[in-house]
Amino acid sequence: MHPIGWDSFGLPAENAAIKRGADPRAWTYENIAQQLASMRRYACSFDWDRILHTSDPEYYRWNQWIFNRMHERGLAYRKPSLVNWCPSCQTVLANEQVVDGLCERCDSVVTKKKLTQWYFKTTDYADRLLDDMAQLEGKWPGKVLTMQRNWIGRSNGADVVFAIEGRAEPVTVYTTRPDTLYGATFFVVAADSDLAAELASGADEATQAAFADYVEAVRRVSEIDRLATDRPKTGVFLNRYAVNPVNDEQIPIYAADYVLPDYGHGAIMAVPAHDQRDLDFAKVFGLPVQVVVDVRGEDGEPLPDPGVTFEATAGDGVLVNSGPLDGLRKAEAIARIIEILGGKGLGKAATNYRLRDWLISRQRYWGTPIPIVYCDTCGEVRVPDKALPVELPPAAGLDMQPKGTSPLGGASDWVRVECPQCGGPATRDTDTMDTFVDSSWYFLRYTSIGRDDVPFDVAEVEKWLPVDQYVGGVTHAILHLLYSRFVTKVLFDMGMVSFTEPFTRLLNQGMVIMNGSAMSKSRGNLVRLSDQLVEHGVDAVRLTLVFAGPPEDDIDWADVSASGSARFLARAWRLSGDVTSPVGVEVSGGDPALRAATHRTVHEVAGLIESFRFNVAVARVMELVNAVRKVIDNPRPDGTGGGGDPAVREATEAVAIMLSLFAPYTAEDMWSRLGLEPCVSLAGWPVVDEALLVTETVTCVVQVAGKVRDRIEVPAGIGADELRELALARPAVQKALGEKGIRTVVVRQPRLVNVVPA
RNA sequence: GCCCCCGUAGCCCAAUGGCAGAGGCAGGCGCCUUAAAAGCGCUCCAGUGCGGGUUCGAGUCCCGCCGGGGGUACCA
Repeated sequence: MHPIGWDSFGLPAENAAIKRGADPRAWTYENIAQQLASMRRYACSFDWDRILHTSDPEYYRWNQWIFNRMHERGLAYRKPSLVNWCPSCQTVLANEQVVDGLCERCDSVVTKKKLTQWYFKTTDYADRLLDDMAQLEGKWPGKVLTMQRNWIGRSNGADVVFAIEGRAEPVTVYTTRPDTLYGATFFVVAADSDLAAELASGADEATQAAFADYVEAVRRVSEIDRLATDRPKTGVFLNRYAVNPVNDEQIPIYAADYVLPDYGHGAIMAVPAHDQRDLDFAKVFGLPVQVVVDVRGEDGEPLPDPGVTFEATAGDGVLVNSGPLDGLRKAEAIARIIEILGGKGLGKAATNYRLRDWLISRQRYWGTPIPIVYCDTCGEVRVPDKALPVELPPAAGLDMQPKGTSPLGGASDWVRVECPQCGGPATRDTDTMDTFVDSSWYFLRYTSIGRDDVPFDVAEVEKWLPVDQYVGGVTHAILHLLYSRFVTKVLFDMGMVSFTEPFTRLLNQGMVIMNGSAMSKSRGNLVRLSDQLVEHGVDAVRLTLVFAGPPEDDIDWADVSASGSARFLARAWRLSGDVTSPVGVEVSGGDPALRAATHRTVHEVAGLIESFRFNVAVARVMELVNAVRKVIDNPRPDGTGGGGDPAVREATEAVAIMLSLFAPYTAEDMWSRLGLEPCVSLAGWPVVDEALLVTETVTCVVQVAGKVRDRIEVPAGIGADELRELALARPAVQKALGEKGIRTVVVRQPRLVNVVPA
């Protein structure tokens, strides 16, 4: 199955439509029609009966259906949170869509906004998303696996409970280094957390004012600046104290922006001696540095005091100044302190993740409506499955300009509905779903195009999936691939699919670039493939793309030659006109060398194609074409060779079949000129005669001290002893050895002998 | 800063630890042609980024550099 579809909802389509004053729907489908025509020109062999567009109501109703299932399971929920906001797109973004502090789509600087939004609970699946990657090891690019692992960012440590002076409730912090608890000299809460605000409100007026100023300053810092690690540490003392649970020491509480509100508990114990960030902060505020781990350098000498050097010692070592932990190494100390704290109810082992829940609401028009209505009496109510799809209202009459709230809010007739539960007045959710929801399960839908009773036929999915070979750009290393893996696992838990990973093997294909950089309209370095097509033909362009290099590499169009490809195709094509033997001629009498070359090539090319080494496969076919040409042009007196040699027909037919994968038009024409029918694409792969793969004699290289001194033609099945004797008897070997004796002789029959002199 | 990948001929790229070159592009010479193009034939071109190590033998494995690309970076 080789289906094709359009992930046709989303911002690019909507923004382009707004720019042109067009209806996003009309604009999108016109573009799809153009792209489809273009794909057909390129002779893409998709299964044109399995097409889908994610912006079709027949498709997106099932997004809503999946949303409902998530909602039933508590995997879709709303919460107020500080979210990523793109001021240009005027919508929220998922964490994954913020790249270096910039909007993934438009490169605007992302800001923060407190909003109540819909989330999918990806964090519930963090462990499985991480651990199931074992199935993908060796089948996905290691790079992608590493990126996903880092993104999920699991860390092991402990929760530790600190009492707060003047506050009834203690505060829990997460740390990966509970062993350094005795070295905690201050306490930091995230400046933009509720906890910080509360702690500040209990302080004196001057502190409150200072805190308010600081929070305001933090808000103004853009996401880009906040991410700069070399930024000096800032913060404000809250004039409050926490109590270290192991020694009852009072430590001052600061609010700072280097602690994040939504990781761990939004508060930390600061151990400046053994954490560089804490040390940087301590330096700015003149806070004490207490060494509790004796960390040694490579030379075994103790590393210098961090309090002096301001270089934190973060490594392993023996605990000191730490009461019951003294003398233990890091790992032992961690286990021991967790035990001690656990006994007092003041701490326990804990795991944390960098991964956040998936924010799926978007304040935009061109997407899947969220199937929820809000009722004054019933609250948040799911639109029943039988009432799906909740179709998008027509764009006509709506204000499509991004303004921070969904354009759907303007469709008053659409917004006002009856509550599905009580029949009372209710309003629809006016946000639409992130388009990554659309693409997170589309591969399942391909098995069941046209079904209007289920999102997909479970039996068909069982038959076809998981996807054997997925191909996509590395740009989706985290986004699409993580979301698809998540949704697949949810569907697995629902009993709808029997596998936990959607894509068995993954290939990251490269891009076509020009003169070293990505092509772009603004740079004006666009290679117009349509022009190339007119100039050299579809087959030549296709062949150029596969021959240029390994598929995962970028292709610099400046480095390759479509005219060279065209020339090769013409050379191959001419062979078919030079074959004079009839269809079905008995090949056994043909030129044996050419026959061997043909079968060897067919055999090798098959393996190369299966391992995606198309560039090498093409080179092998070129080689064979050259060999056939030689035989055709050199008829021999004994009647072999020339266009009438049956081996020439056999080879040329094989060339046509092999080329049909890359250059279908040329191959079909060759096939027809060879008198064959109906067409090469139905011909099937040539059967390899194993007997022709074995060669009778091979060239054995004879080395003396690793240097090639001679070559011998030997039978392929020659024995080691016989070959050794043969090699040692060679005059060239004797000459190279001279007076020296022989230390040892390495024999790798039948191809190599290496004589090692004494 | 940390992690990963890659450095082979003028260029793109091949080479289960075993003859560094399969294929192509570009260049040169020749044949064909009235001429040119196309085609055909021949040919030039590197010792594999640098320095060590392992091995009978290293482009390939290991260590350290240099260069290029990518990922990631206050996640406690």
